[in-house]
Amino acid sequence: MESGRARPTIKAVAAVAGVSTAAVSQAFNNKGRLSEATRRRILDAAMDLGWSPSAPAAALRSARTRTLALVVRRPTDVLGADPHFSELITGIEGELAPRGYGLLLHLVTDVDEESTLYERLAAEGRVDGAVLTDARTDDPRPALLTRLGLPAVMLGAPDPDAAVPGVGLGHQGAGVGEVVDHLLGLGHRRIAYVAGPAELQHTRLRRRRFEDGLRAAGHRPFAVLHTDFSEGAAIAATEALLAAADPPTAIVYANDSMAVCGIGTAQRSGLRVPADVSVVGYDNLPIGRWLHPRLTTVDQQVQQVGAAAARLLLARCGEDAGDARLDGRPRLVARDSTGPAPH
Amino acid sequence: MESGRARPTIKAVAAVAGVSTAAVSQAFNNKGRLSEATRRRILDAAMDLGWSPSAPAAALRSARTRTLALVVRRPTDVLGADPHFSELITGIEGELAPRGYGLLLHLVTDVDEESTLYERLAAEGRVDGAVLTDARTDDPRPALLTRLGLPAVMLGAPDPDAAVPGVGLGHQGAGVGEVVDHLLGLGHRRIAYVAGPAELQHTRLRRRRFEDGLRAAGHRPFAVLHTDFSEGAAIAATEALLAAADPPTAIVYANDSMAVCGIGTAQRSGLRVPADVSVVGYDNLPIGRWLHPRLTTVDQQVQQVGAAAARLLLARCGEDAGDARLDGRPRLVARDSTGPAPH
DNA sequence: CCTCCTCGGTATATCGATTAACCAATCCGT
DNA sequence: ACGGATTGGTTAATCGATATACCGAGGAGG
Repeated sequence: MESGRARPTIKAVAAVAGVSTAAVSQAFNNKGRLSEATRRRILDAAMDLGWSPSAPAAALRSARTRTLALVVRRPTDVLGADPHFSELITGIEGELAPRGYGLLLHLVTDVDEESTLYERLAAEGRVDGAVLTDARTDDPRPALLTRLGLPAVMLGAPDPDAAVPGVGLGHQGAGVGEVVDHLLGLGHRRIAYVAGPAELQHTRLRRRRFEDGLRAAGHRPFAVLHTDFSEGAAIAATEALLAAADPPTAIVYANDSMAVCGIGTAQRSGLRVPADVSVVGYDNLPIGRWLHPRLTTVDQQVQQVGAAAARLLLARCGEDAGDARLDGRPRLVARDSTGPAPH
Repeated sequence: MESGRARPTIKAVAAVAGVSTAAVSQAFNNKGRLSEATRRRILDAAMDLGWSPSAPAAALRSARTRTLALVVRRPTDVLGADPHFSELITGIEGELAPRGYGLLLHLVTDVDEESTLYERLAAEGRVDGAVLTDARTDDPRPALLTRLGLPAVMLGAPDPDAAVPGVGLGHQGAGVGEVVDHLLGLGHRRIAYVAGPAELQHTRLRRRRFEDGLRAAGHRPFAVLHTDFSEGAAIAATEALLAAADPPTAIVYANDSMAVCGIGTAQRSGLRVPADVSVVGYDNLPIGRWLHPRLTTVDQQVQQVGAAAARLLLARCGEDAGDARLDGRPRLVARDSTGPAPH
């Protein structure tokens, strides 16, 4: 009951190619000095045998696993980061795959669990680096990761003197400026903002952009409400806003999921979107395109951010990863959930 | 510029505990025979030093990586599997984490890429097993994986004589029966089904359930349309159905994303949901709860399926993984997008 | 013609655990 | 009190690659 022949080792390849195992290793790692002819011969032999270097063996000897970690905090019942998730991974994987790197994914529920997880990953030498998501204010993770000697990048505003470089969201909230202009241009003056949890960094950034944008045009926010990204909070915030004596004509939400809740809530209370109230989201989830009305939102190009983060992290792991720069910035996607202000 | 002391090895722990390295290994793997006292002493020493066994070293020697692979096919621009994704991973991770297993995630675009990826993962010895998603008709992967000697489980109908056991969807489509009964009970008689791509296994299963359910009650499907899960196809199918001389009063979609498209399409053409046409989805995506109208759908409990798949795979990897049985079955979640048939 | 360098490789120690084989005490039944 | 288990460990080989040090053969330079 042999389940196929045992996997070939580097020795078999060396034998077939008529060289030493060291030569085989060098051929695969582009190190040492080999003539082009023998390099070819070795590669062909390996191909014939279907051999690839054993990842554990290589990792043990070279102390490099060619694996990166992505830890996602997934608090129960939250409308937040989840959908990014898939796009983010797409962006990251797009950079890892061609270089033969793997992505080790972990889910945790809170920040303590996340920390002990990093400690274990580092102690076990399972990964070469980590992508940190959801930058918080006073985030403990950069210090932890540097203590552990694990290269990392943070998805969030690059903080010049942070222990860990940030990626992509330096212009975070930039799209919110466009949103404000868009709404002002449509004649809206009473504009409310439904924000996320205060401890998330992007919450602060977007909120400030919102307030600054209005102020620059000589207006003031109708209101700014914080939520925990839960369905209930989104609905409650929307109801509170709409119940005001002189309710807002436009509501901007910190993400698309809450915006969808908001549209549903408005519609259920008999209002038309956008005739009575305009709604704007943030994230550009695919679903926004299929809704009625189609959701106006901000595309923050998570996929590119993920790719840039991966490139930066690879570079920090000593890989030659091209340009770590991020191309693209958040941009308004105007669709049907926004329209001229009533009256 | 020392970035902390080098990581401790098993030798250091052995020295501190005053035993041999073999004893340390045994203490961590619950093998061999050690007195409870020394076991404690070793564990304490390890804790003090912050030591965990090096994953690469352990993997090399024991030929077990304690890592499983999940490969997700992510065709561009598809409304399909994506959202499962996050829930599926949650379910899998919930079983892996407590056992110290990791999940290696890869994204591919087509089935060939997926195959060569498995070959590389096997050749490199990077994983102990794999979770296969999206069972297809005449799926080449079970044969491939067995040839590679890589344990695997398939998310899909358990096929008794398949090379790879299936998980969770033996009752796949079971929820569709409930859907049909629900709609019939509401007085609908002209019921259409918008299916997924024919090459996916669950498409066939659900379609059959749909047709059988109607037939059992003495009715016939209004129509069954196949799509490729794209937005365009979902919209086109919906428009075609609604343009019929005597259009259906209810449309059942193979997933929630298409159902949302369908609702949007119907609403844009001036129809009310559910007053003029009822809509049913499949998946129970969170978003369905926030929409207006709230989406009637089928909860197939992807998370439990993921967990069961993980348990089964762990068992096939020689782990003691408890019961691989799946608790829970797909169930109808009746909400507001379905209502009494018009007239 | 001798020396020195470069080219193209090879021999071997090593990464850090696991595991099979082995062994010294202690225990137990008769 | 003695032979055979049992307990509680140890010794040493090994997993499969990588990397450092080394080495022989030509070629160049003087």
